[in-house]
Amino acid sequence: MSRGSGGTSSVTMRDVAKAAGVSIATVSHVINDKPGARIGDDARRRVHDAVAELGYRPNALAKTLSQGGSRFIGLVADQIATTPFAGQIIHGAQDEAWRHGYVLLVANTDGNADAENEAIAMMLEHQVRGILYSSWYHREISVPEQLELTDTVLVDCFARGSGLCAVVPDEEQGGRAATEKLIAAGHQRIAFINTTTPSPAQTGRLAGYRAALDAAGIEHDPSFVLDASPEQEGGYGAAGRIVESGVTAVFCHNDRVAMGLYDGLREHGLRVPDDVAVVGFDNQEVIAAHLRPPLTSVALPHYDLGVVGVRILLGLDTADQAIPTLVACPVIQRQSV
Amino acid sequence: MSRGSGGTSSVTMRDVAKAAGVSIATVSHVINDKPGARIGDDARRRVHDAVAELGYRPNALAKTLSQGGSRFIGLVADQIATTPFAGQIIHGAQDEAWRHGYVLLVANTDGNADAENEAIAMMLEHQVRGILYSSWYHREISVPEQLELTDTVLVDCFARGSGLCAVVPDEEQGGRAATEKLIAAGHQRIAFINTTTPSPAQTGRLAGYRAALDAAGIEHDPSFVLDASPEQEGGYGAAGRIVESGVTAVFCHNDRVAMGLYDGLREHGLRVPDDVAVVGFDNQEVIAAHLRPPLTSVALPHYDLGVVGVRILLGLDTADQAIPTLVACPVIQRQSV
DNA sequence: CTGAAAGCGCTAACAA
DNA sequence: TTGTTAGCGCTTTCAG
Repeated sequence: MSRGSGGTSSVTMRDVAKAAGVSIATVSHVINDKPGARIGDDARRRVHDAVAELGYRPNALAKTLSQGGSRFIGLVADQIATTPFAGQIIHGAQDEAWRHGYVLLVANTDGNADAENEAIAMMLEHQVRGILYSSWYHREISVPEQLELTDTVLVDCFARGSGLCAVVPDEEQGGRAATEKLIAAGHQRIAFINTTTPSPAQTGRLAGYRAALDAAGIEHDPSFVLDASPEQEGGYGAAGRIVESGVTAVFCHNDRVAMGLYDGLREHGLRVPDDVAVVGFDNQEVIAAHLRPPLTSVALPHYDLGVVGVRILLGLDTADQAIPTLVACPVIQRQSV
Repeated sequence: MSRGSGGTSSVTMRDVAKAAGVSIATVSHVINDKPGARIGDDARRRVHDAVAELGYRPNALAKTLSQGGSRFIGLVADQIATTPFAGQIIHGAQDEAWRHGYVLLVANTDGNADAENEAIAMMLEHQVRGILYSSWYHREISVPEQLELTDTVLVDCFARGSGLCAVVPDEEQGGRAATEKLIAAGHQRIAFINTTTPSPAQTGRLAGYRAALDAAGIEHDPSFVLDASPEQEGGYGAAGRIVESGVTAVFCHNDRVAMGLYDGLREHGLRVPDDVAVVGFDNQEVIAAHLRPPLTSVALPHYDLGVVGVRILLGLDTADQAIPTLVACPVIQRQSV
């Protein structure tokens, strides 16, 4: 701790007014640089001096109370601890909110409905301008009722028919970009290890894979599309089938699968990227950047999801309530292709 | 968005009072269950009914204004995006804050001094009860001046002579626990791959390693302590030296090093844990849980750092200002030992 | 048991 | 150009 004034910064506008020998209204005017009010240079200077001397700091809460609308934006997240993903959403949301004079109120709910309701209630009581409701992975959710009580935008999740705007990653474009990267490197026999978990990622990335193949005039070989659990184990287990299939490149549903695949491939005596090129998805730094060779991967735009979420909430960007707003997933090039 | 009342929830205490046919003070009393005030059962019920019917929601900001101290705790973080670590600090801080009726105001500064000052200023203006100043990895920092203006506790960092309380992981205990785990498994020839980066982790974990050896009466072999860059590459590069040293177990400075070591060991034809046992540090889920075999690792208690930080800030726990409060690092057992 | 009134720190007309 | 005044929504004495 420290000298801690403990909260209320004690020195108020009235103190400043007194010290500067002006009225409290004048202080308000010069502090906020009110356009309408013309203040004498002299008074203005005295106020500034007093502010500096007293260490005056406006009370944002009081300001909010008298002005009406608050400067808070609530962000409720189901998971902020497990992965860096949610952290990036917070980061993006916070940066953008800040840029517009807003402050983030964060709540973690662990996916627990009670915590969620409590969190939303608390935000409502703090008069948030609106709420960003986020998930740490892209999926369809059902919206807590309370959310209807304020402006809400869904981040990295969506709820059909809820009438709420949603911002999600463009899985299809990402899958397509990954595949195109492989095609551009000269590959024609390209496998896709998809996840066994039903999700927008599952269908979207597959669609993107197919679209890229179509666009390049490459025939689909259904045996090139495998399913595996979306983890290291899945990728490792798929290695045998990959080798048999005779492909020269594989697009993995995510980086963890790619990591497992690396291991499996190595055991089969194959080298990346010489024998088989690999592209991952998620761009999990800790994995992708440090595998040998470093893994080319498609990044999920979590930071941007946060940014766009705030922009939509604030009405800075317009969004369709019927269909989620898509944010592009960029390819991060490393050495596995 | 939605039906969005857009912020001010419009229905106020006065409305409730009117609807219930009582005075505004009475409403306040029943809503807050004020002990001193005895309210007639009848009036009480009418108020509750009115609240329910009107969907009244107290305005936390107004309450704060009139009561004095606010219910905010500020958390300024240098990085919330890069790793899950900061996310866990936020999570722990949020849970504990919540438990005591506080709400977290989060700001990310990217280590940028301007952003930092702006963040702190904003928090001060919001009358935060205090500020948690956190780093995403354990280190000594210099404290921004502004922090002196309020109660502050340092989380996962410290500043000697600042007079501020700090909460950090107990690196030494962690290093010791890791080594003991290896000793308990019957190992005597135990290497430690330390980082080349000066830090509390570097000295603390080494001290713990030595302490464990001492306690077990195992002689130190200086050649068993290696240095490597704290990443996969470092661990991979150290494999050769490990093999030559003839140790049967190695404690790695972190999980990434262990991951690299796994690869190097495999290339030398050695298997984990049969030929050499490995323990990591950091317990980075995405790595540790999914290597083959899964890696036993020491966890950094980020969640608890957040919790304890809040407790100290709120005066629930007492802490020494001179020396950082240590939080234990638990061993997470998997299959690499 | 309940209500009237003052005040938290600030803003915003409206006077002067 | 500046000061007065009335709130913002709520808590809190202090009367009735």
